[in-house]
Amino acid sequence: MKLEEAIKQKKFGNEFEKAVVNILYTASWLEGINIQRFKPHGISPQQYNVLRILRGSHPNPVMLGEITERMIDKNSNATRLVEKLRLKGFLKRDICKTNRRQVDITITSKGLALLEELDTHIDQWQNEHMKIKKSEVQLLNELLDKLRG
Amino acid sequence: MKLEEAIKQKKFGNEFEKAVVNILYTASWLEGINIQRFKPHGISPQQYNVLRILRGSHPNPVMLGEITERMIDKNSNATRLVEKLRLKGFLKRDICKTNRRQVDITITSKGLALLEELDTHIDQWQNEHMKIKKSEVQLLNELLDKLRG
DNA sequence: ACCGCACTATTGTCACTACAACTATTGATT
DNA sequence: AATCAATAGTTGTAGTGACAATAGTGCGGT
Repeated sequence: MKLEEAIKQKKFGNEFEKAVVNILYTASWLEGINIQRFKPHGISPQQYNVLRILRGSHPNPVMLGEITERMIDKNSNATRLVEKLRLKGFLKRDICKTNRRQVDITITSKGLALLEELDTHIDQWQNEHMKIKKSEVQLLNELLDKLRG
Repeated sequence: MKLEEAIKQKKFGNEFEKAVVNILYTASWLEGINIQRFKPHGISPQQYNVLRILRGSHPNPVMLGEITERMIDKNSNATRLVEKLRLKGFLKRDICKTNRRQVDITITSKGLALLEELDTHIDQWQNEHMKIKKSEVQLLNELLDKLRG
C-alpha cells in the first residue's frame, strides 16, 4: 500500500520528509509482524536480536558491551534482556576469568534450536509476502545506507 | 555508514533479511535523532506525530479514532498522548455535540507555533545531513511502498 | 603499593508501549 | 420500548525502554 493511503496523509513537505515517515512507518509495520511471530515462543524482537548476535559468533562467547553495540536498537538494556533469556535457558552467562568486569555470553543448544525454528518461519513468510525483486531489495539496502550518510 | 559496519554483522541470510534489519536499524537511528530534537520542547516523537495530524486538517477537528488510524505507530494510546498535549496547551478536546461518544481534537495556535519552529529545525538538519539526491529518495519511497505489498 | 581514571556491567526510576478489559453512547431489530 | 450489537473512547497492568547513578575491576603513573 502507498504510504499516503496507509496514514491518510495526502501531502508531505518534501520527499525527504516523506522518506522519514515512510521508514518509521515501515519499521513499525515490520515490528508488529515480528512481535506476532515471536510471541508463541515467548520472546520479544529485542531478545531475538540478542540471540542472533550470539549465534553469529558461536561457539565463541560475546561480552555484554558488544551485544549492546551490535543491537539494532542501541538503547536497549542488554543486562536485563540477557537475564530474561538466561532464565528461559536460551543462553549462559559466565564472568570472564581473565577480566572479572566482563561477562561472557554464549548461546545454548536450546537457543540455537529456537532460532532454527524461527528461521524456517521467516523464509516461509518472505516467500508469501515479499513481492519484490531481489535486485530491488539490494537497491533499497544501498539507499538506506546512503541516507544514513 | 554501511549496515554491516553499523551493527558489525558480516553476513546476512539473504538480501530480504538484511533489508528488514536495515529498515529497523535506520528507523531506530531516525527515532534517536527525533527524540533529541523534540526534547528541548518537552514532547515525544509520538506527540509530534499527533500534532502533525491535527495540523493537517486544521481548522477542522479530528476525532480520536482517526488519530489512532493515521499514526505512524498504530499501537500508541491516543487518549493518553492527547491528554498530555492538552495539559501543555497544544490542543483542545471537545466532546462532539451530535455524537457524545466522540471526542473532537483541535490544534491550538500554541501547537501550530511549536510545529512551525520545529519545521525550520528539520529543514536545517536535512540540508546538513541528507547527502542523497532527491531522485534517490523518491526511489526509496517507492521501494518501501512496494516492500509492504 | 597507592591513587585516580577508565572500563564493564548493574540497578533504580519514571515514562511509555502493548494489550486486554471496561464504560458509555448510539443504532438496529423485534 | 427493550434488547442486543456496534461504535468510540478510557482505564488497568505488566512489561519494556530511556537515561542516569552506582558498584566493581583493571591499569598506568608516581
